Amino acid sequence: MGRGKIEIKRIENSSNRQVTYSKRKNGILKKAKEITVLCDAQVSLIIFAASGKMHDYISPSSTLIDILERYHKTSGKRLWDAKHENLNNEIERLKKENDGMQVELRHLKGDDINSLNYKELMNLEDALENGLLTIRQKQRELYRMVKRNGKILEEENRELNFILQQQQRMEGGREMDNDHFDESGRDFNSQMPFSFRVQPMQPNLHERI
Amino acid sequence: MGRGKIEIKRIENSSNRQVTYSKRKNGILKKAKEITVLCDAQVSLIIFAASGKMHDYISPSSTLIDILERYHKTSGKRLWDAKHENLNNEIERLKKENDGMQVELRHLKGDDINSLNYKELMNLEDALENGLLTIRQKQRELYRMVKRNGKILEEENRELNFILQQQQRMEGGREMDNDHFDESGRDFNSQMPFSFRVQPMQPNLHERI
DNA sequence: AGCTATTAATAAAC
DNA sequence: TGTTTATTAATAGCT
Repeated sequence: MGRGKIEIKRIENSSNRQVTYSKRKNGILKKAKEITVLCDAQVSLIIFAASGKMHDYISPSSTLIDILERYHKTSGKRLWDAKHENLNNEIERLKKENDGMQVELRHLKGDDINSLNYKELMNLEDALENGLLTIRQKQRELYRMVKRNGKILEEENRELNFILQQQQRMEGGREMDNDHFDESGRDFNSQMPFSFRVQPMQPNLHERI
Repeated sequence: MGRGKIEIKRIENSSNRQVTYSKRKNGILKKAKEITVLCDAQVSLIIFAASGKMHDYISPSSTLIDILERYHKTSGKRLWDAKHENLNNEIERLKKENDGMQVELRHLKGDDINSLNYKELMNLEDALENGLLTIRQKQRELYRMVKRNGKILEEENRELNFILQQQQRMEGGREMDNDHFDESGRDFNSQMPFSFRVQPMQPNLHERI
């Protein structure tokens, strides 16, 4: 029904396909409305374009849920039962996983260990010792970082004091403009050994102390 | 599109209505199939006649459940009942609980502790030390039980040897019947101090060693 | 159920 | 995306 007959097979030309989709989608929606009115029918029509866009029509005398309920009763086909079962299975799985971890956690904290045999106790001990080792190592590492940070701050302080002294000395002698001040700062840096220069603080270190 | 134009309003003549329903229903189903093939669309079409008879078409590349799922996501409209939602909430809750415990477990085992601050590391250390203490205490307890069990077995052995010796001595003198043997056993028990009598072994102890 | 006059839908072109 | 138009497809009323 157009300028030419077309075969019912996928339209290869993408833009033609899109145009045809749009027209026919409107056509079907119209037909669905018409049969609803003309014949007291109840229609649920959901169309997804390949693009993902959705269009739907549900007869106004009803709701999609009602129609699906009737569909369920009439066809006997399971709709949400299957989904339902899946959800229940998922819950069971998660609960088991939960219980297992809970037991493991309690064991690691020394609770509920009466039922464990000697070998299991030894394994637990090993795990705990390992954890302790790693954590104490991390603590030492953090401590070193804190200490280093302290040193850096100390040096920074010393430098700032030095600059301040110089500035005060100069201000005592004559009025100073910004250019002179900046140069004196540069001079200071170039005179100091590298390790004494102001270093950027360890980023984010403050969050972890 | 027929011998005469018709208004789009309920067809009052019942048999006409039924005929029209049948014809248009076929028409819509055909259109649904066509748009599916022509345009890569996904269609779910469910039609109920006033009589209750149902007809449906679902694009073969999909299932009704899939389409409803997409409908749910796209439109945001709730299809699943409250129960369904409760299940989903339960799953979310369990997943969160799971994740939390998983993190805690990993921390206790010394994994993924880079993000922890000093206080958290100290707490972890305390927990691990506590666990270790409790577990080592339990190990000592078990060891003591094993040792005590050994002692009991030793004593049991001694008693049995004693009985055996008595029996052999009697057999060396004369033929003996069961009554005499039983009496001699009782005699032995009544002569021994209470703590030396055969005690039942620690129940289930063997399973825990 | 078929038939067919007629209307409705739509493919191609703009 | 919207309109137009030639053509095909759907179908209302009849048998």
